[in-house]
Amino acid sequence: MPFPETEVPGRLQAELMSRGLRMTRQRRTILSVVETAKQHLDASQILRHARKVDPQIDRVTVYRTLGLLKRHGLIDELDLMHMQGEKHYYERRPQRDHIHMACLRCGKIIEFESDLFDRLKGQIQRDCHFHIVVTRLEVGGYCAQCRSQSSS
Amino acid sequence: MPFPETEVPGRLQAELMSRGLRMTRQRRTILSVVETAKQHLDASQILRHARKVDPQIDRVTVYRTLGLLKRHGLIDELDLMHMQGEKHYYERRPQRDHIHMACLRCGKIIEFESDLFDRLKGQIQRDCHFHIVVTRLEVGGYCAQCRSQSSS
DNA sequence: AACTGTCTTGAAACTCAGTTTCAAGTAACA
DNA sequence: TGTTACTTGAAACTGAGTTTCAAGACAGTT
Repeated sequence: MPFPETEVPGRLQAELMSRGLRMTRQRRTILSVVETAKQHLDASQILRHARKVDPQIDRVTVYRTLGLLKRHGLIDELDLMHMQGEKHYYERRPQRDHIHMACLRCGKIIEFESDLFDRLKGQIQRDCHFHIVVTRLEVGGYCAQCRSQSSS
Repeated sequence: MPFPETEVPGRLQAELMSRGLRMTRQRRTILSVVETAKQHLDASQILRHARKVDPQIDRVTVYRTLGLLKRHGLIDELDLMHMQGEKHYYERRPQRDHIHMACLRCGKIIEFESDLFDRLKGQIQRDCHFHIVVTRLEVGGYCAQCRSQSSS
């Protein structure tokens, strides 16, 4: 992910173990794939990466592990404006929420943190008496490069 | 939808026709279902409603018409935090964007307009030189009622 | 009002992401 | 080392959405 990774590797594993969850070879592999990903991966990409380490790992195990991480709030599920099919993408839950911008022309994903976004979440909690567990702000449009290019 | 509908019925149809698109019996039916919906409907619910008027209408026609409306920016597609399966929900594109809050306990969907949200979009366009076409802000959490109830 | 070209429809078959089931395997604890 | 409950893999399944293509129909023209 574009944002600097200040977290120690193995953080997801430590989190799951501190919650009393069983640590298997397959889970360790999948967690490390998610943790070291350089971009947003979908389930089948995570499977592919995991199989480089452990070739007989199955896709159900990937789905089950992603479900586990989601339920524990350790990863976030993204749609990225469903630009190609209906698959979901995953990223480790960041310290601070950010916005995902998807360029409808080149497909690039830009991440953006904003005080206004933090304040908006505060307003929602206060004005609506709504306890926020997870937020997802996705924006589709055209990035600076694509705007300045006339064609191709 | 909770927000007051100040638009005239038939607006979607007029919009499509003004764009030179062919108006068929099936499209008219589907447009009126979307336009008069009292809550967010998914494709199969739209099909069910449309079949009350035109029993031999097919689900592919619903999907194709929803695709058409999306491409023309006349409706927005929502995930509503994928609370039940991976289906999508639709609503006529409003004059002013709003936030969808989904209660993870009772399933209620709350809509909320906010100046801060409008300002955030302005900031994104300015600071990131990103031309926004569509936004989707979905929030999952617990609504006021569910928070105040201790159980069930 | 009939003609005609193009767009739209319906039905079936298909794709793809994700889930369920259940027997076999294994982590963690005694 | 043994036990037990949890996890895994493989196959079958589900459900949303798409593709294909022949038949149908909208809308402009004569």
